[in-house]
Amino acid sequence: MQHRKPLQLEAFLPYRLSLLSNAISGAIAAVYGDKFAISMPEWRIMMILAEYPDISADEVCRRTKIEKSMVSRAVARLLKRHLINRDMDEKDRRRSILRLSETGLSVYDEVMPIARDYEAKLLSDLSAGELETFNDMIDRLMEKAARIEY
Amino acid sequence: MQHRKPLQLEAFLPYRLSLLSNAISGAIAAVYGDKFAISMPEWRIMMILAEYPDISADEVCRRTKIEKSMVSRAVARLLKRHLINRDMDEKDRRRSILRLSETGLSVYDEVMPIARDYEAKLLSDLSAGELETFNDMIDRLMEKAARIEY
DNA sequence: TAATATTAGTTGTAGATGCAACTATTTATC
DNA sequence: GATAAATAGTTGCATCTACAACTAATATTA
Repeated sequence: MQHRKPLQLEAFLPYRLSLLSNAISGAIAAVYGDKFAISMPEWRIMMILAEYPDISADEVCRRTKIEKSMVSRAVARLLKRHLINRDMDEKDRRRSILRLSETGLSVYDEVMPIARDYEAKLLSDLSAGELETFNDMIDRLMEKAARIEY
Repeated sequence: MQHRKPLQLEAFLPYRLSLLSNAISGAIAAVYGDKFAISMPEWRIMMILAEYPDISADEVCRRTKIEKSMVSRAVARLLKRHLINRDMDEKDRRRSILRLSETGLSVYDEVMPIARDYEAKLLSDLSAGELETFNDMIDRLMEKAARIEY
């Protein structure tokens, strides 16, 4: 029998979340992508380094959840464009110490307000309470998703 | 001045949604990926064809929001594995008519309950009202995201 | 009905992505 | 302290992805 009915794709939470996530991330990526030719992983690394200067690539991985080979290549690109600086840890010579360069900071300071503004516009129709509820549900679903085993 | 503070990556909605979406989609993708070596776009196409048999590749694009070259290649793979059938529209010979094959349906009928079950488990801690609120917010954010211009 | 535009689908290609293997260094164990 | 295990980071590679150019068929316009 063809034509399965319930749980259509359009009502399927994973699909809905994927669409929303892509729409939002894509809109912001268009800003830094068009203006500065920065990719999404590159931008996330810059955000983390703005918040936590002088951390290692490994800690960038942990904080961004970006896979280490991607971080390695993104760091290489950011270095080549002088958007970040890298020192080596004296005490552990495997370990790098990354931070935004002056240029990187200025790029960050130009892009970030736009990202912030986008987020603010996006959320402008939600009341403070609704936003809190929404964030809370995201946290709970994240927790739950991490626990479900198959 | 290094160390920018507010709106850390971890609190940034696009990032949070992206993590949640990847966690959920990834968990389900692991099911059909491991069991049947089906990719995410392939699975989404199968879901749409289960719901709407005998639609064209173009309509698959519209309904899944998957880019047409991906649909084309995914359809080719699904055809080669006999998971779907394709006829050509008599009235418009550019147009294909796609539907799940018997095998495709049986795969769908095996995977779908697991996906459903996963979704149910994921949402089991939310009350009916909370779920409705959550879905409503996703809809509103989708709408809003589509309207914001830059 | 001839010329043009639009639409459906395919294919070329460059770049992104993620796993696994690798090197170099440090830590743990005997 | 020598050997084994673990860790940080890089690189090879196969696959995925998306844009754009392309082919073929249909629709539109004159």
